[in-house]
Amino acid sequence: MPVDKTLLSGSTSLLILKLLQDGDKYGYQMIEELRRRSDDTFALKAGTLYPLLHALEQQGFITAWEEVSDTARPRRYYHLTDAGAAQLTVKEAEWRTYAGAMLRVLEGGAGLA
Amino acid sequence: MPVDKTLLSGSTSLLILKLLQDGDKYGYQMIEELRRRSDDTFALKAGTLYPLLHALEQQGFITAWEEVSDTARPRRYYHLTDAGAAQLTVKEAEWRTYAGAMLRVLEGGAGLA
DNA sequence: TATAATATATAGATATCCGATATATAGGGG
DNA sequence: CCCCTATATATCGGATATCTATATATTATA
Repeated sequence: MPVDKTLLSGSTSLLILKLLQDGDKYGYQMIEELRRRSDDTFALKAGTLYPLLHALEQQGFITAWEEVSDTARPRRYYHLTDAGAAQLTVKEAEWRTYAGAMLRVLEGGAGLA
Repeated sequence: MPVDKTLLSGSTSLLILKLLQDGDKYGYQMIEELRRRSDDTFALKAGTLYPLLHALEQQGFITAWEEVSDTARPRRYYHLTDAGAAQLTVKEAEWRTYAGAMLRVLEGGAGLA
């Protein structure tokens, strides 16, 4: 089941970069895979994803290439750049820091010095 | 060190409710305690906290009482209501669902069926 | 032939948080 | 004595991120 969407704020780009670590993917595919991998917790909307992909491309974290086919409408595949991989490392560490601090507040009572 | 502030989006009210679970607190105190408990990861700003406290009060999740003192300026203490405690349970479960899904995406590779 | 699924795109609305600013008091340093 | 910092609360405007709605186009299904 999906959670409060605002929880995803800031971590969406991390999720996208992470997906691309496993290989080139196109937008629609990312939405599907994200939903599958997260057991329907992440239901990323197209209106969120595509602008985000354009932004990541402009920042140099991903590059795009077009796949033309006779049987389907063209797909824009995205590829993780070296800069994107570096950004992924940073963002992932940042998220783990955040989640760790969150858990400390949730678990830890008042007095831990 | 603080993390990307957008990561906190949506979880701030959870943090506040959680702090009040340990007893009544006033705004400034929450900022300090949150910073301490999270090892400076959460640096909640006054401009974020006070409007949020008013909203939580309006929603019936917390109530406020004034502490008048001769030696210091008055403090507004906040108290967690039963509805607030229930909301805390919901929000905490929601966050754990989110974090769990996030970890599955980060850890789990592509093929997990 | 109509409907759903695939596939990408953009504009407008909404939510959340921060920065700046304001007010007020107490205490320490110059 | 005055200024600066810390304590303490408050509000407004702006930035950012996401969603909703809408648009377009193709393929598969009913």
